[in-house]
Amino acid sequence: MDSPSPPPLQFPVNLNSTLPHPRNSPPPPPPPPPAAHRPFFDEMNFFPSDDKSRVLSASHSNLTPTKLPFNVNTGLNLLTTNSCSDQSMVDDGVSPNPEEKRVKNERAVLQAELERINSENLRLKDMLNQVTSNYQTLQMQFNTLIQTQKTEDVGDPIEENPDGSGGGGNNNNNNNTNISNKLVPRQFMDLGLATNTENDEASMSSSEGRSGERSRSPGNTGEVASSKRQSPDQSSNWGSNNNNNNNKVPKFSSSSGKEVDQTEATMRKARVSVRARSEAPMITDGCQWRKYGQKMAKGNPCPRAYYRCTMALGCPVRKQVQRCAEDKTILITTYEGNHNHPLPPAAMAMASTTSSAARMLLSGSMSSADGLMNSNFLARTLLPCSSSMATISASAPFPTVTLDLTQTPNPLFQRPATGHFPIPFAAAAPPQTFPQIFGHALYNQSKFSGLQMSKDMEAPQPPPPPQNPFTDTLSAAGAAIASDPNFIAALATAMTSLIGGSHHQKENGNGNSNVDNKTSSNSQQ
DNA sequence: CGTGTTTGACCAGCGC
DNA sequence: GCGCTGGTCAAACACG
Repeated sequence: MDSPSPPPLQFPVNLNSTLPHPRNSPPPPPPPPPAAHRPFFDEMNFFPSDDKSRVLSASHSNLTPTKLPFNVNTGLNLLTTNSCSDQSMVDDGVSPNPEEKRVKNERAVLQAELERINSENLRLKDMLNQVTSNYQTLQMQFNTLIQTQKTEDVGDPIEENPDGSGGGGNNNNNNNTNISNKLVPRQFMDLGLATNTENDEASMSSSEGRSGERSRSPGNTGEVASSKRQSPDQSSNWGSNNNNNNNKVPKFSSSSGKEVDQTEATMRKARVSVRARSEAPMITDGCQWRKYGQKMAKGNPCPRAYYRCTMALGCPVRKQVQRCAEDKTILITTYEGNHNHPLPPAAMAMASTTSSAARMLLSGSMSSADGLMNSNFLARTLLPCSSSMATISASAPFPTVTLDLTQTPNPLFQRPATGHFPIPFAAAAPPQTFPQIFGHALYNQSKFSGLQMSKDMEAPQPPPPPQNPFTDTLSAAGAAIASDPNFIAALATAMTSLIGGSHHQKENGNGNSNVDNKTSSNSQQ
């Protein structure tokens, strides 16, 4: 059953930049970043918060370095303005009036300061240019790689499928029911565009907003039902990534006219799983969760807890928390859905990370008519590495990205089960790489706490991936790359908080609201 | 008393 | 059609 897992395709993601410029880009988030949690940003946060948006937009549009320094100069201009009368200082070298002399001294000081700032400004400009050129280089490489993959994948759609049994249905179509050994490809293809999640939220909030309302009507079942079908193995994906997958993909018959609907439903189902070592019942993610269920999952002695976000009424985000069967110190938290409300800074990092990952998954899949290709694209874009910290689950009925934070210290835990493609945040890779993978989502993300999905209907957002061809995804990814510093920052923060959180959660009470504490205290078992 | 958790029951999809 | 499983509901319960 278990098809031999394909060689891990890995996303080299390096949180420790190897670029010439060690400094990371300024943090993105609208709200002032909690410096305490973001050591990464502090270093290079030269720009005021509102400048960041400019940085972002600049990066979206071919990142013109010249625009950035502009902001820096603003300050200088102010100084310059002040020293407009400097000439007078030069004019007469001596002033009989002590007061005047003092003023001149001050001016001299200011001028010196001005020069210093100017030079720094130049230095920053240089840095920016260098970063920009690096970015462009990477983007070119990325595009080249993509094109290469594209050609390859088109010719070899199901190459990932070891047993080839499913080869027949090489597209999304047909693969649905028979997916036992089919891998990633299929999964991706059925995914909808992340950016559209709006639909989900709308539907979910209406149907699930209040528990009482949960409709059992067919209409709703469509949505819910689609999520329901998880093969037993899937539990492994959620909980203990164990293995094998006989994945049964929920009915994604793309061949029918319902394709779109199902796609939407699937979109919602994109999941991001975070594995982290923690003795606490839950990892700190800054959100408020309410536990609505707990079950024993097959293949794992540890119960799986179900939580839904309670930070806003009708927020469709849910998460499952379960300890890894093989190593109970590992806590596996799987997120699903996108928040429909602003998030507190504390929640931003994780939310951004997960939603970005999910949306990247979705957008990647959607952007191409041939999901298989996309899957391969995603999988293969990852360069082979040794350690896997993130995986794209091919086995799960729903596309799942797994961020494995347990391997930071020592990579020993489960290699992604069959069907998982490891996405290592290899230290050797440039930081841009990760964003390339997950960046697409970022594009919209900045608009709302990083999680808010765009209301497509109301706001015609730039990248409507759903309809975009593959190339659009690429360009979107490119754009994302430009803005990726945010993503990196968010990711780094998330990881930092996670890693740190695993050690401190007990004291922190998860850093969440009391709800979390309560939840944690009771949720397990 | 309000809020959140627990837990048994229910539902739906899939395999046999 | 039955059984299994994942996911969710909702009444009962616990807690502050």
